[in-house]
Amino acid sequence: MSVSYKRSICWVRRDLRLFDHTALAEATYRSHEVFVVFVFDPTILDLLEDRAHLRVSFIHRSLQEMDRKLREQGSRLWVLLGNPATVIPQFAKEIQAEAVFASRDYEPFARRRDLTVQENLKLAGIEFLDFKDQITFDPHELATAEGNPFRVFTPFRKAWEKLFIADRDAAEAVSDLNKLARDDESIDYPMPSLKDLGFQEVELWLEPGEDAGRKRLANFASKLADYKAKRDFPALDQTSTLSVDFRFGTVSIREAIRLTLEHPSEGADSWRSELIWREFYQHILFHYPDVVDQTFQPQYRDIEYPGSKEDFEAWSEGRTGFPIVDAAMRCLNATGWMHNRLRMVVASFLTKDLLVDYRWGEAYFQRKLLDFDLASNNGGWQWSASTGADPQPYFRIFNPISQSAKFDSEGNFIRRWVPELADLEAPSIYFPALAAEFDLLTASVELGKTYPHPIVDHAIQRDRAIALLSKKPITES
DNA sequence: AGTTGCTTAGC
DNA sequence: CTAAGCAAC
Repeated sequence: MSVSYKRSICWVRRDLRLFDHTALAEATYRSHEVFVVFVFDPTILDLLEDRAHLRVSFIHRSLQEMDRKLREQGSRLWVLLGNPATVIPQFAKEIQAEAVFASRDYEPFARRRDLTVQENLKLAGIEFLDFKDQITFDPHELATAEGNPFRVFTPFRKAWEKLFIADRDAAEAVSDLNKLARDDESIDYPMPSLKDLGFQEVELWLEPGEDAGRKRLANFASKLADYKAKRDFPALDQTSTLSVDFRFGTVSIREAIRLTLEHPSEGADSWRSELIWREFYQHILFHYPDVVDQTFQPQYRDIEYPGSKEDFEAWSEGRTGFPIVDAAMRCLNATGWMHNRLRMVVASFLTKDLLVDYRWGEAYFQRKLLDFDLASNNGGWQWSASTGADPQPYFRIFNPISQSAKFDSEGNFIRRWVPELADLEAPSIYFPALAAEFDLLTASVELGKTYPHPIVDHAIQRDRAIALLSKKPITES
């Protein structure tokens, strides 16, 4: 029988939902009264340059929904402003809470923050309990036969599946909503507006909040069977777009895993494998937090990337002269989202064609992506740069033109985001620089005027990339 | 989660 | 001459 607390706090962070929430379920079972609390941390907010920030808007609107749903239960959400290391213990003392419940976070910054919060709570005799919520297995639950962390994806996935079949570890966490604290005017912390926080409301291309997220999941169920066959074609819009919900916890990862079991198919297996990639990178980040600043593979740590600021800017603004790259970057800039196939294409282009340090691209995605997640973003970029855990081999370089032909054969995705090329037919639209003069003329494309000349020669840059990355001996202590 | 260039089979 | 197969990057 677990300890019972009179009052406790469920501190939500990147788990912005009420359904299937492990920490909330645990809190309501082990306490008589639970206060659901969120903290806006100015030290994080101040780092964000863009005051019309997608993720801040998403969080804020998701919190408003949580507050509304909690009020339907006679409770509310308490939103604090300040350094969690100070305001969580302060609030806990104010309401005389005996414990703080939270979902475990695996990012280095979050781990340090939670340790400090835990220490400060301890000084006041308050417990801090964190629970596995955002991944299926915690980093210590999966290890190689030698007891080391997995560094290669396929053995990781096999171990994950084996343990999953043994444990069926995706049960729904049910909360006892009767235990939610009554809305009490004497403990008033009004929800700050976006303006109070120094931000503007932003139009989001997808609806924030738990209800919208679970609707996305339900809609995706009908696409699951075809996922394997269709996922790679950006113009088809057949991916789940649930990365956003896993980032903010508006959908439970367990609910997603359960969906793949309820609708078994090759597509379901393929999508679950993508979810396991996500967990793989969470584990990598936990076990090797240095990947935040440096390459996972030690032989690439002192590489000097010759790429220029000018080329990086052309890439980021979508004017490289390679239509699939430009379409993808303009889509990112306009919506805060990019199809996974295109994330690989543009990352390969930046690191292998432009020979720019992958960290520049990683930082750019961090700024722009609505679904930005440190573990997945770093993992994806290091995969593309060939510097990561189980990376793309350095000699396996995407050709942006053949990627267009394979995955956007009609050119429809390009047409959607690079309207100045809309009248070009495939295959000319893959690479106008090599299109027949007549085709360009009839499509009113003037290279260097209406659409840029290619900023590099792929064949030459490919050789340079292989030369740059093959020099180093592959030795490890 | 690829691309390239060379070899060879088939017409 | 083209397509398919294969090794190397």
